[in-house]
Amino acid sequence: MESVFQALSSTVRRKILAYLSKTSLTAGEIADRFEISKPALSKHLNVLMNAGLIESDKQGQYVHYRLVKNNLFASMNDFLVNFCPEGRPLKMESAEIEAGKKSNN
Amino acid sequence: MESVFQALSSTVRRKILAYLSKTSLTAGEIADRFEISKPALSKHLNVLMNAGLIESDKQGQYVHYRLVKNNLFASMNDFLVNFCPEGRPLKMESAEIEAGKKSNN
DNA sequence: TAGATAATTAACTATATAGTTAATTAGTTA
DNA sequence: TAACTAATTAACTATATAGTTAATTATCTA
Repeated sequence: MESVFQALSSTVRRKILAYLSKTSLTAGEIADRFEISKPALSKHLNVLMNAGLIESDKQGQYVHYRLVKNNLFASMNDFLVNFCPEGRPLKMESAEIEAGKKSNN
Repeated sequence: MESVFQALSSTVRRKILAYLSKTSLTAGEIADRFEISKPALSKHLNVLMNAGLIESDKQGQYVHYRLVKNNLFASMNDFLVNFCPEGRPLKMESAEIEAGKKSNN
């Protein structure tokens, strides 16, 4: 939980997540979308990995990163549910999504 | 948005929000629940204020703090909605809560 | 009004974070 | 195998963050 919110507290990292929301990207493709250096990006990716918000697989010399949506949703809802009873419906919603049984309406 | 996630990235501040989820508390009552000094707590409260997650009113020499639930929910959902289409139902749910029209089931 | 209490502000310290450039590791290809 | 490319690690710097104690401001009460 700590690592998730820590990860989300950076604008750069939230942008990375946004880019990955549509498709997976290589480290280099992500870096191209920012002004900062590749090593700096690499560290941001590492923070997101440690938080479990993204995952990677190496294909040849490229490392592909993709969003772990379920973890993002689960973390947010676990958090919200602690703060008010009204949070419960959100948790149920999240559970449905997590189970992959939800249509897109 | 930046200030909200920055605020949420601290365990102490998330605990403060949790304490305030049930009732409003004075600065001193909050400080009593932590090991850190009152000035340190005061700064955490200030961070939460700047993020719009809590609000205060002064009654005599006491300052009462309370959670702004709607802002917490709205921020989280605004964020989630950007990451996946499945987020939309959460947003709708949140809007209902915000409008204060939702029963507690 | 003098003293006590609640809270914040000021000044400071230690550590964590985010960035840099240079070096390294691993994989590809001429 | 030599050179190139992708990515990460290493070493370092500057700034932000979280804490401390001491001082200040505001309010209450004997």
